[in-house]
Amino acid sequence: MDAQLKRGLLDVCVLAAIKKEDTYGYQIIKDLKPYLEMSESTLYTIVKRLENSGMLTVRNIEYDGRLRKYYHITAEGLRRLETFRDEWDKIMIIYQFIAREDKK
Amino acid sequence: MDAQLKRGLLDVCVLAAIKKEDTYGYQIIKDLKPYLEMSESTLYTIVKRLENSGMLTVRNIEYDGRLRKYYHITAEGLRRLETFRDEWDKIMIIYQFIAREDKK
DNA sequence: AACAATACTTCGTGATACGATGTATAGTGT
DNA sequence: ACACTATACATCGTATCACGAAGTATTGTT
Repeated sequence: MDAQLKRGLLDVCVLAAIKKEDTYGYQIIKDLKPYLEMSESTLYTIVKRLENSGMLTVRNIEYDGRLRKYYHITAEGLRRLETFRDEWDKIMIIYQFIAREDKK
Repeated sequence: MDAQLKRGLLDVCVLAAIKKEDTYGYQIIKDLKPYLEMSESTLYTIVKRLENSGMLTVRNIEYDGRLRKYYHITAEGLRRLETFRDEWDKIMIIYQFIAREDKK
């Protein structure tokens, strides 16, 4: 998929993935795979950014000898998802403009 | 509008703007204004990039003492627009995922 | 005479996705 | 026993990119 087009979706995809239930990095990547693929380095930079901006909180959990960082969406994060939905109307209008068939 | 979300649309918006008829930079910005705003520096970097990748061709025209660079979309540019349309299905599926209401 | 509009250009910067690489453990195959 | 794959997170460097700022030059307006 087009790299630029992905950009605006990555953050919100991660938020949407943790919205249903608290989950961890590796799992998020697998859950999102059917929709869009992202590398580990990308995912971890994103969650770090989302944490810094208060969209999610992190909890360290020891699972089977391995560390897991469980992410939990905040009220701020939920608002971010709502904003995204609201903005989608504008996106669709732009899409209509791009995809229109001009009858000359 | 969200900066990241814009990114994937800018290139194709410019292509869509010149698709109907050959036009020039300043005019493109005005035509796109109802859909999305972009600065001149942004527009000119984009057309330069589109030119380098063979999506459009440029023609210098002297108009009323002022220089105008008219842009013309190429077959490659038209294909780019088709690809974008094709990719939109994937985008919509991702949107559905993000905007879905999870009934727990 | 000053300012806004038209029209294009160049420079520097900050944001960002991602490949490459690394650490560490558990499980599977041969 | 050894190799490999999967799980899980971390860090570094790089390339791409949008955009503000500032500049050049002409025409039209106040």
